[in-house]
Parts: sequence; C-alpha cells; structure tokens
Amino acid sequence: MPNTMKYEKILDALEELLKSRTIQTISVSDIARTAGIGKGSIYYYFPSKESILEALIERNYEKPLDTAKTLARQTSIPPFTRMAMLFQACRNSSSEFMNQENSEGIPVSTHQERSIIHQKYLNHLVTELKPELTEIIRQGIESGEIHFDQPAALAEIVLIVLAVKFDNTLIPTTQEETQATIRGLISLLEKGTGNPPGSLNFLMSFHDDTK
Amino acid sequence: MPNTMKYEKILDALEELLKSRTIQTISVSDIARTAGIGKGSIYYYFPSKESILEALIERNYEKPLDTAKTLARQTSIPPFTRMAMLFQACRNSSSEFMNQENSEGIPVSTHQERSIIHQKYLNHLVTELKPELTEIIRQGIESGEIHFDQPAALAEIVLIVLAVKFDNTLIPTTQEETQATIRGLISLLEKGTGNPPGSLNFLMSFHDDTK
DNA sequence: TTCTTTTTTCGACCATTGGTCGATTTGTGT
DNA sequence: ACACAAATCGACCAATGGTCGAAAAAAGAA
Repeated sequence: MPNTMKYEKILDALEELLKSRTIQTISVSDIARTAGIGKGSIYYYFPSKESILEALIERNYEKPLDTAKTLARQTSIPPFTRMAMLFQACRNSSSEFMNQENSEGIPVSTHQERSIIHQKYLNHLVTELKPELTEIIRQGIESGEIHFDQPAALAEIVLIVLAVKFDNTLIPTTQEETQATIRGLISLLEKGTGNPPGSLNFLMSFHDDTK
Repeated sequence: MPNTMKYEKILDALEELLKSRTIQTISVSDIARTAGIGKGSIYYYFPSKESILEALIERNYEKPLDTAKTLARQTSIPPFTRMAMLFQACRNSSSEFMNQENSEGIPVSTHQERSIIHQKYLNHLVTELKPELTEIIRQGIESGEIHFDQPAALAEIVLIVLAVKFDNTLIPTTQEETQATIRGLISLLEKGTGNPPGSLNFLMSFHDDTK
C-alpha cells in the first residue's frame, strides 16, 4: 500500500498520452514527465515500456469485465437478457479507450500501430467471458430456452464475432456492414438455438445507443 | 522491370530473418546486410521499416488467396465442397509463414510482438474472401442447398471465426478446444442453413491433416 | 566515343529511444 | 542518532530508424 500510488500515476500518464498519440510515438521520458516523476522510477515499477501498456490494458479491462461477470451470475434474470447485458458490457469496455479518437482522420498506419492493444483486447474479452457466457447458455439449455448441444463452442463463436466486430480496427467496415453482420449473427443464433425468427432481435438494442 | 530484383531481395531478406527473430528485434541494418545491399538503398525502395513488412505480408498472401478465389469460382462444384476447399486454402495460407516455429517454447511476449502480422492476416483473409464466400453461399441458396437469407453476413461470420481460430496466437487455445469450436460452428451452420445434423461434417476434414 | 543527365547506391551521420546505474534521498526500525 | 533498506532520480549508454549528400551506374544525346 505504500507505493501503489506512483504505480497508478504512471498508468494514468500513459492512459492520458494514449488519447492523442500512439504507443510508438510515446517515449518513456514522456510518460515520466507526464506522471511527474523521474524516468528511472518508471523502471523501478515496470521492467519495460511494453509492460506498462500491458498493465494499463489489464487495469482497464478488469472493471467492465468484472461487472459483466457478476452480472452474468444473476440466475434470476432470463438467459437471453443476461446475454444482452453481457453484450452491452463488451461494447462499453471496447469503446472505453480504444476509440478515443473518432477513427476518422487517423491514417491507416496509425491503426496498425495499435495492434497490440487490439489483440490483447480480443484475447482478454473472449477468454474471460467465455466461461461466463457458456454458463449462461448452459442454463438456457436446461430451462429449455436454448436448443444447442455445445454451449462452450457457441459461446466462443458469439464472443469472437462480437469482439472482432466491436473492435472496428481489426477488420474496418462501415457501420451498416457491422450492423448487417450482427443481424446475421442473431439470425443464425435464432435458427441455431431453435428460437423463432425475430425473437432475439432485442439483442440488437445494445448497438444503436446514443451518439 | 529494371530494379524489381532488389526490391524482392529486400523482402526475401526480411522473410528469412523473420524465421528466427521478431520484427522488433530485426534492425533495418540487419535487413540490408542480409540482402547484401546498403542500408540507404532500403529507403530508396521503401519509405519505412513498417512498409517492408506490409509489402512482405502482401506478397505472401496474394498467392494462396488468388488460388482460393479462382477455386471458389468453379460453379460446377457443389457449394459446400467449394466452401471446404476455401477453408483448406485459408488454413494453408495461415500456417504458411505465421507458424514458422513450432509455437512451443516461444515466450508469450514474443507472440505479442507478431501482432501486426496477425492482425494484417485476419483483415486480409476476411475482406478478400468475403465476396467469394458470399457468392458461393448465394449460389447455394439459389440451388436450395442453403436456407439463409443473409449470405454476406453468414460469410463474414464464418470467415471471422475460422480466421481467428486458425491463427492460434490471437486467442491461444489447445487443439481440442479449437476443434470443439469448429465443430460447434459446423453444427451451428447445419441448423442455421437448414441442413440435417452431420451433413456438413466433411467440412472438418481439412482440419485433421498430417502432423 | 564523350558529355550530360537521371537513376541508383551507399554508409557516415543524426536525433531519439529504451534501458542501465550509481549516487542520493526518503523512510523505518531500533 | 544510527543503520539499513526502499525509493527516486537524471546523466549516461548502446542501438535504432531514418536522412543526406556524395558518388557510382545507367541511360540518353551528340
């Protein structure tokens, strides 16, 4: 508890700098200056520049993912509703600090430079949420709302598609295309889980929020 | 036609070096030395180090993707068979120069460093193959073999899942898990396209090749 | 061939970076 | 007050991506 303060300060500094620049253009000295500490101190808390970024990513994901997890455990709520909530949480966590700039006007190369972040995001989101979504689906199967015999696989498929589409830099497409794909996924889910067409449309709701 | 030779030489050099090291640990001087030319010449053909990598990736993807494309156009072959062939092509192109090392023994951080390559791969594969797979599906719909009203979305979903799972570094899992997910996808496809269970099992065939 | 002009090649050079290190300060227990 | 550990710092280092002007090759022009 003595020194966590400075540790967090470093993360804050990087987070701040990351809003207007890419990791590659941010030097360790920049981080130190922004954090208001000496450069040497940085390496007292982190072994490398890369590790700072990883720690920041971890920090930012923990919160939304944790809430999503506890949310997912509310067995009183019907499975598909919880699924929708989980989607929502995904979406929020994704846009949290990935799309700090409206991605217009940023050259393609800059997108590329963020690849480590995006990859980490994809990995975290899917691996962390897969057990939760699997459990939700399993409960849905038991209660007869979902007809599919491979809950884990289904969970992973859904998460992969959602994560990739939410992070619009991995495969940049227009809003319309993204929506079309999500709609297709829902359609596929309906037929695949034995639900009538349109019954899962409410899963889309998370996607047309304000802004 | 005069100087393409040296251009290719640079790409060859990077490709060679990439087999044993990561991009970040390869300096432009290294590339120059390996290619047997002066460092300055590199910047005569490429504007930046990053661009060399991109050109290399482009070069390596063109071949397998082109064959996959022409393959996909053989309307005489039934849709699902062509789909399987396309999957196969995906798989080959993915393992071509991503997994040059047996990924055992490589620290996680090293995996991360390759993220740009993997991201590029994912993007290329999906965007290039989506129109082709969409067309195949569309034909399958017309011929009554596929019942699904959003061919483009379905194509993208399938490609995303396959591309992510083939590239086992984005979300590293065990072989068994990967297989389980693919099996789930096929299951989902069967139910989603109105085909009897097990009828699309042959799509798995591509996955248990030698080695 | 010889002269001129353009294209290509090169490595010394530069600014900057990630990371190290010993010195110095701050904190803590006795 | 003392000793000892924890924490802080910025000068310093080796190495990097990229620049530049000079010089060699190539290509015309005569």
